[in-house]
Amino acid sequence: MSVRDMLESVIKRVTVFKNKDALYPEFIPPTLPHRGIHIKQLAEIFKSLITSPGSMSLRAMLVGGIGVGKTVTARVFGYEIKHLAKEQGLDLRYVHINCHRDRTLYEVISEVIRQLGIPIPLRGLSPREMMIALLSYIEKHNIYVLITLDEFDYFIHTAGNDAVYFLVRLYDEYPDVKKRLNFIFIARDLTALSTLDPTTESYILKHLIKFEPYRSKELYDILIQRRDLAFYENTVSEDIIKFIADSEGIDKGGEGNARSAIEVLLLAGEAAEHEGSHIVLLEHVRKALTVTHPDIVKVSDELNFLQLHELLLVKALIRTLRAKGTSFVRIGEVEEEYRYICQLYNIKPRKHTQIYEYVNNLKHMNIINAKLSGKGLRGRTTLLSIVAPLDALEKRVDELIDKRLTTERNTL
DNA sequence: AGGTAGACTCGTCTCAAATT
DNA sequence: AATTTGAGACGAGTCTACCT
Repeated sequence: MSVRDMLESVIKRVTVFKNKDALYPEFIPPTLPHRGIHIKQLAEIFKSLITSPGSMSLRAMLVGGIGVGKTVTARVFGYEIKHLAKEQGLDLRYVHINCHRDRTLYEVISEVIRQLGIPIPLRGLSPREMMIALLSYIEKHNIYVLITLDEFDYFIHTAGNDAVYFLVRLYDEYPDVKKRLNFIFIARDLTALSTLDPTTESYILKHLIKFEPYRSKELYDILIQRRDLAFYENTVSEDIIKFIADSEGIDKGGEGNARSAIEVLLLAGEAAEHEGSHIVLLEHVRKALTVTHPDIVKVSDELNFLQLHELLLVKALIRTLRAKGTSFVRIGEVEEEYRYICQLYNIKPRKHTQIYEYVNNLKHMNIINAKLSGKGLRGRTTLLSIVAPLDALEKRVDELIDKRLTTERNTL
């Protein structure tokens, strides 16, 4: 293949992406599925910012794990309230600071000033002096500011108690001045706060909003939204989205992390593109999952400890999954395939009860996923799936089956 | 450890009666 | 005539008790 050919093949390659940006972590979606209450709570806390601006300095604390929508909620809220204020003739600015990057008091304040575009020299002033300059500037120009301190834990750690105290109790010294700075703090958990002195802590915790990990149903809605934004129509089916949502949802054993769910969708799309496929297939998702969740690789280790019949069952599951091309297959189908495979190997198949035991075992070892059928299926059944890439897994399973069979013959 | 039988449970499916 | 509703059929795991 000539260089030219290679270039062409890359350029002309079919793409499934309409707008990849919608899958990057920085992307701010137009709406926030399942975060409505949090926005409402924020609105409740900050409403006097609009109704009686300057009467008090408002603060809220957002707490939750990774990828549960804290940052994006703050951003969207900031954007909206800024525009709402504007309609009221109020100059309210929103500033988002990532304390992971700016983790000292000096860095935070200068970043605030920079983002506001205020002409204050950033060098040669102490944080305190900068703050005073900032306050007098916004007083002069009648500006209000909502500052989000994202990853506040870092700030607490490196900047320490005094810095937090300074920020939080800023207005204590000047009770009569208009309160123009308002804060949203974002942290993963509240442990970092315990290093603060109790009064400062209670000051911050006045308004606490908790973010719970996403359930798979919620992730589904989020992923559908992103899919519609990022992919061409009919390139990613609902089944695919469901599969990702189920493997990441907190209620299905995942982490409830939307960020990684979206990343899986991105990587799956890239895998499809890489293979020149015009649609995203389950196999692409499985590949993506192994990249984002290296612990899946661990699964292949655990295979070593399985008994022969469990291996055969895994193989049966792999084959039915592949034959069906769906994310889940019914236990009955797998059992049938299992019996067929046993026949091939000339082994006596185990009966139903035992199969059921195996399935439970495999489930507990996290080698396969199992869930009870809900709506849409006649009767009650257990649906089985595998997260790991099928091809690689089957190869491994085959090896192990052969090994078991030979050792068994030798012992006989 | 593996198997059998049978009762149990749940949720969909079907179809017809009831309702609008 | 069209839609809604609900009882019972039915499918398919699940559980239990007991056997080999």
